[in-house]
Amino acid sequence: MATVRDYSVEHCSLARTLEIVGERWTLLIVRDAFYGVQRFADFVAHLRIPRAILSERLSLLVESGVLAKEPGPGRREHYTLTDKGIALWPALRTLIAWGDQFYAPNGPRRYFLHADDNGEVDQAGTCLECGKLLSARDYAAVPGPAARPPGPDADVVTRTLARPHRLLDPITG
Amino acid sequence: MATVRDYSVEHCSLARTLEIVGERWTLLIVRDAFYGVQRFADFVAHLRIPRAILSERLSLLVESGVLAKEPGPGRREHYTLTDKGIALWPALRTLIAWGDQFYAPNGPRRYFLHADDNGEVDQAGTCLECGKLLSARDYAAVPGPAARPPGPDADVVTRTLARPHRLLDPITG
DNA sequence: GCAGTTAGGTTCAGTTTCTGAACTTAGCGT
DNA sequence: ACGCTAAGTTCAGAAACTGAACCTAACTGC
Repeated sequence: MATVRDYSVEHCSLARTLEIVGERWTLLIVRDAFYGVQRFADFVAHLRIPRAILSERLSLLVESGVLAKEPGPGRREHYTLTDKGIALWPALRTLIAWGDQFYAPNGPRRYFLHADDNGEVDQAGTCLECGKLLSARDYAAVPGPAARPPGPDADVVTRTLARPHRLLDPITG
Repeated sequence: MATVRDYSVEHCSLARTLEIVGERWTLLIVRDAFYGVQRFADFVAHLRIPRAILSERLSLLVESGVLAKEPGPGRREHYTLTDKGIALWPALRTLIAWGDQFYAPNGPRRYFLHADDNGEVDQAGTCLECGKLLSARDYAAVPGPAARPPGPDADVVTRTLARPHRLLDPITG
């Protein structure tokens, strides 16, 4: 276990990337980490991912330097994105944008805007309002037209994201 | 078969995207399609992917509108990217860029430059040489510093990519 | 027009991976 | 010490992947 899956295809950079983040669930975990999810139980509750899989994926992500595992009080360790993990934001954003383009007829359920001025951000990561070049921490996830109000028994993450939330701001369960 | 895997996680656009292109091999197939691979046998030879998997993934990609299956002479059908498929280029490019950044200490094995003037291209897709905003068809895949010369028994795709090759230009086996 | 070749699959048995539920373990508050 | 909680581990059944062998519909050469 904890071995990385191997596309023997003469290692191009895409195969390398997919060996790290290409397995089922992995990119969703990373996305949740951008939302600010840090704790095991919160990943489980939000993604409804089997605990065994989450455990294995988190280990792989830590091992490959995308996440860091930091001890908390007691067993409450938390997982946070490293710089290498944060560097995945452009890739995540373009994948999300493709889904928005083709699978969100009523508009996206979530916008990613410049947290400071609510400006839209172009593909290069430049805020159309203020012209600044943004990094992941400058974005806010904001409910879009297709967002649905969270049910009464929704998990913390869903409830937190029902209102604008700056990326990488910890969501505490 | 041909059912799409389901992340029941309240369908955000990333989950939707991953349901289409998130399975093992799928993005490598799409990348090869950008290189100009169109035929079943060429995908098999270049990716060394099991034929059963390739068959299933191609069906899924056609079904979801990323590829189109076009009849050729006899059984030589070819698969080509649709506009929806071509729209995946920015996502593919950012994923490749991440791999280049962290897993290519001696430089990438492949650059993606503006085919007309060999200019580098920024994250937004603007050529730094001529300033034009490029689409996938304007790029050329060019061997980088870490490229290795193809062996004598290399497949057509590897041999074709050993010299600059414009994206989406068909590679004929 | 028939035999051989080629391309694009399908089938199948063995292996790996995923899933969901139940169980374990370590620290914390009282 | 007692139970609670958070973070895993274990396990059996289901699904997906793998590699090799097989199949079949066009073409090709004769």
